[in-house]
Amino acid sequence: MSSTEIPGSKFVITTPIYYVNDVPHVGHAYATLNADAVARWHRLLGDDVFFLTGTDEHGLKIQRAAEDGGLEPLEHATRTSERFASTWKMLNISNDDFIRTTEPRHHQAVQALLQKAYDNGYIYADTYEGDYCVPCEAYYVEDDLVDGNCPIHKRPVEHMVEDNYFFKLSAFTDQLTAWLEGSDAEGGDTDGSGSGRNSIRPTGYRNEALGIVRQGLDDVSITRTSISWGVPVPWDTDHVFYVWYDALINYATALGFGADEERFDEWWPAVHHILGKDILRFHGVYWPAMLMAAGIEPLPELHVHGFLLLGGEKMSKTGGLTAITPEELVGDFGVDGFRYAMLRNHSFGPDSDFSYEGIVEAFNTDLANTYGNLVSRVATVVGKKCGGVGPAPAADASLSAAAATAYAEAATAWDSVQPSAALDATWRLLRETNEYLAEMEPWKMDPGPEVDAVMGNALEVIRIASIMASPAIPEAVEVAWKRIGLDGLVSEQRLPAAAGWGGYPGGLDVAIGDPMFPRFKPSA
RNA sequence: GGCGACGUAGCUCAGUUGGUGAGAGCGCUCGACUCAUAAUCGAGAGGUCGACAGUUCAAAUCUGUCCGUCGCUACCA
Repeated sequence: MSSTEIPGSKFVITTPIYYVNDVPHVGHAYATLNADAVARWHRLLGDDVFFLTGTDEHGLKIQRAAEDGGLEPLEHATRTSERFASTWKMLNISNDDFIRTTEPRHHQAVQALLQKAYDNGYIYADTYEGDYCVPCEAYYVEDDLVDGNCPIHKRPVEHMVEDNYFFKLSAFTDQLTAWLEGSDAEGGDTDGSGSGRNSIRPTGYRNEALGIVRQGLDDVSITRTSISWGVPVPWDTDHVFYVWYDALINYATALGFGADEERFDEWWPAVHHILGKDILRFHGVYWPAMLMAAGIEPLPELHVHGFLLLGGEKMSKTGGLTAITPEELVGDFGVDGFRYAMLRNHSFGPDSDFSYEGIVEAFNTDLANTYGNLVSRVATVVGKKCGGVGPAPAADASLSAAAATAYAEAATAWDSVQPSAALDATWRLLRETNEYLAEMEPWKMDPGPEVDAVMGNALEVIRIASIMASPAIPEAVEVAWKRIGLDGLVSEQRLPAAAGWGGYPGGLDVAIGDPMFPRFKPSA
């Protein structure tokens, strides 16, 4: 997002809607956690946030999977959809809505949006004939086939002839190029004056989308007659929309498209999509073109992340993606431990290595040793030297400058959807505080103003850093908040004011509690 | 095949528009401290920034070639 966001403004963030063909795994969790953390940060800024996630439930794959299991498609979809919903609940995901593409509101919105595109002349009827792979739900040309089989599934394709409706994607080449080139990157909206919304970030992915457009866009088939498990085409009910073109529209559905235009118009300009690089083509090319065809502006901002790798390979290829579940990791590290490790260990954008050891390291180093231990040692010293009452920070503390720097860096990072960088800045502040304590050695001082100033400063950092860390570890920071005697909730704090030095009032009871994050020792 | 990404200390990674002696965390060695969750703090060892060539007063940072790894190529984050 650009720096044009002003406090109190609308902010919409979405995850992809997950296909119910697959059960929730760490890859889904990764995308959803990033969106959640960004949503939480914007709530702290006082923005009016709408955070959307959900499930994608149509298509032949689902229809057949349901049949195989002896279920109705909706029943099958509901079961998996509920697993996603419960996984997000377990991970403390703060979504404001959970959309299912099988809901009436979505069917309505899909029909309304594509009817507009149809009315605008961007959808036409034609016949499609070709070799179709059912699991892929895609046609293949002969060159793509391997020994007559689908190159992905290694199984025979089925020859099919279909009357399809086509979307005139080719008509949007210039507009898409303009959108992609006109955004951000070098020399875009650098002054924050307003007009500049970015198209796709990080910019490498923007270039990739540009490359797709430059390679030439063919019109795409967007309907099927061979199946019934989908959204009916309003002007020709023998057809249903192909699952992707129905799925993308969920983002519009949830904001009231076709049902509550006032609400839609109010929220739509603030949309930010989180997505993985594998679906860049759909979000960075097809979706914007569909919006153009329906006359919807402006286009959303896209934030594209890479893959979690296992031993250098995509987790879904190694089988590692489903071998280790979010439930297991939460069992070992707690909700916040898992959340923190996922956000801290993987910079948003590039592919990055996922490992259990990496989670252990993030948990022990950052949560147990740096943050948790700081809270413990400060509480103990306040107990011994300040009678258990937390003093106010000193006005001229050296730490105040460090806190201001850390906040500025973290704010910038959160604003550009870089949770790992934001947490890095936050933890640097905590480490500086540990250094500060080692230097001041308050435990050697006699009770008095000097000790009070040192401990007040340390408490103040705990207060500020807890707010800054809250998008990642929302439960733990509330514990720390209460322990240092503060009222209310971290989530009720409003930035940037709450990050200002001097917010810890002093005179509060500081409690010595159990370690917040007991060091994790891998069981033998 | 086409398009793209990546290759920086043992490990995982940062390194805006090319410019002070190349960084962080972890791990390792040594030391300090003992308020704290065997934690914390300090010092140190360790890299010809994949290779080669080029542009430049100056390149990890730009260009080209090559090597290696990986991804996408109509639908698994």
